[in-house]
Amino acid sequence: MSNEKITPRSQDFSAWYNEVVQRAELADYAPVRGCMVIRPYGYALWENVQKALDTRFKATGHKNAYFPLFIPMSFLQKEAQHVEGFSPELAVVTHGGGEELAEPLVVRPTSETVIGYFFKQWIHSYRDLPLLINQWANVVRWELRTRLFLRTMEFLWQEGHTAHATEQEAEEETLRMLGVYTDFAENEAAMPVIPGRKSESEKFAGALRSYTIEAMMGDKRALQSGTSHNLGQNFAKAFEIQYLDKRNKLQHCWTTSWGMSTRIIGGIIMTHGDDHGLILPPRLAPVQLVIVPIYKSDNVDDKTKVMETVERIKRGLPNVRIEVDAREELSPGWRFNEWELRGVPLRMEIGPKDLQKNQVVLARRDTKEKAFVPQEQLAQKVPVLLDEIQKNLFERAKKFRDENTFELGSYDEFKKFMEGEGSKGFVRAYWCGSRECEAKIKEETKATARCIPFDRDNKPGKCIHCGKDSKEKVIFAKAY
RNA sequence: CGGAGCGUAGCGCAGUGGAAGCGCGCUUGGUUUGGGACCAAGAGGUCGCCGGUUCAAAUCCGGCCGCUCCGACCA
Repeated sequence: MSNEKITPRSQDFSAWYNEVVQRAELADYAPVRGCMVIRPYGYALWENVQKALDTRFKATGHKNAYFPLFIPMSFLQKEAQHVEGFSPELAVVTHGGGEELAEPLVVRPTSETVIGYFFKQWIHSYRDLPLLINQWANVVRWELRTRLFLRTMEFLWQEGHTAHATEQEAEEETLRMLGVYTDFAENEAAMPVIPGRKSESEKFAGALRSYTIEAMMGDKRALQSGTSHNLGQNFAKAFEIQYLDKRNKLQHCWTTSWGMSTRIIGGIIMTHGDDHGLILPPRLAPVQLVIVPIYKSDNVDDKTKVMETVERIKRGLPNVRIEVDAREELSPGWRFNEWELRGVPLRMEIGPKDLQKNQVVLARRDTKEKAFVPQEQLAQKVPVLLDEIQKNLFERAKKFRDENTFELGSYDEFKKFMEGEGSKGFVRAYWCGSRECEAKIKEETKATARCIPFDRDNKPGKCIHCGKDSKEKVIFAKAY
């Protein structure tokens, strides 16, 4: 581990991100280009993400299952838009057991097709509906430009797949799960997000409508943090997912799919981190409180007393994820810096001086404030502080986003705003809805229509690009 | 996949044709410990890979691979 300071965010956000990911031991580069190793600390974070999401999926009636990694190429080809959208990024297996395969196998880029195949077999009657399935899996998309967590060729995610009797039920499900993502992002990851609908050109390949939650990162770029799709009857028709309704009439189902991936970890890093490194939201942090005992190792008396107190404090906080860093070969200062780099929300320092006063030092990672706290108050105070940190992270990220979201009067202003390498933030602007205007804006400014937010005034206006009447206000931004 | 930059010890780097180095980290011993401690002795390298030029290549030439950034494409 290098002793050097990390690159400041303001100097080079990308370099900062890469250094934080590796030095906080979240992930490493794999020998294969574009792939990554998720290290134990990063994986523990992912496991907490999984727990928080999985609980919500179960609470909304979904059941977990697992579908195969390999999908026959012909499955992908059954839905025209789907194959068109995904074919450039498919990994295809052509050989197995030393023989060329009769039909190439696709390594799943997503599982709509193979799950559709099974939905056809499992659904016969309206009584089988709704069918609510989720799977936790890895998927592969052949990416040309990769970044740890944000875009890797293989990534971990969950993909929900559901089938419904009516369009309305499918739409409700699609929005319900977007709501789950919003709730997760804001209340667990402390990431304020803008839920909304994707434009036609940004929607999922094969979907009727796509919804997204968009978040603003520390460099003011947008990150698509979760998506939910109403697939209409496209996949139901391609895979003949049909049911007999109450009047004994054969109907195609309406299906949905929705996903959140390890990319969210990148989002957490880029939303909260600072020049000292990572800052993890307490609810997801693998370690919520790190205790750094301080003593001279040759003073056995001090050492014993400090460690006894540490153990007692630990026992008094059974619901807090605690790590005790008693490495004697490292100075306290070194350990402070290390756990700050790794984003632990709360640090406790405890040494001989504290023992005399029956206190400890508590240091918050988010504000860097230090305070003396009587030991008998810890059981009450630590959970409160963790909640406060959780809340503060959300509030300050929200403030940052709102302060960097603008409404601009003219396209000239818009163009000027988007000029240059970096991003200056989000722009809320009217857009007529045409593919041409969207493409032009992208071409001329590098900004894309991130989403059409649900939360918007419905006053009509004029398209920022062509000036035509428009009802829809859109978030434009440069995105990851 | 196009443009640019970079590949030398775990990390950061120096080394422009003639003995592979520095700082940090690592190991051992000792002294230390409230914001990245100190002393001493050690370990650690096919200089990204392959080929070429040369008496001699980390260094020059060609090809390839990887990483980073910028574009085109995407969770």
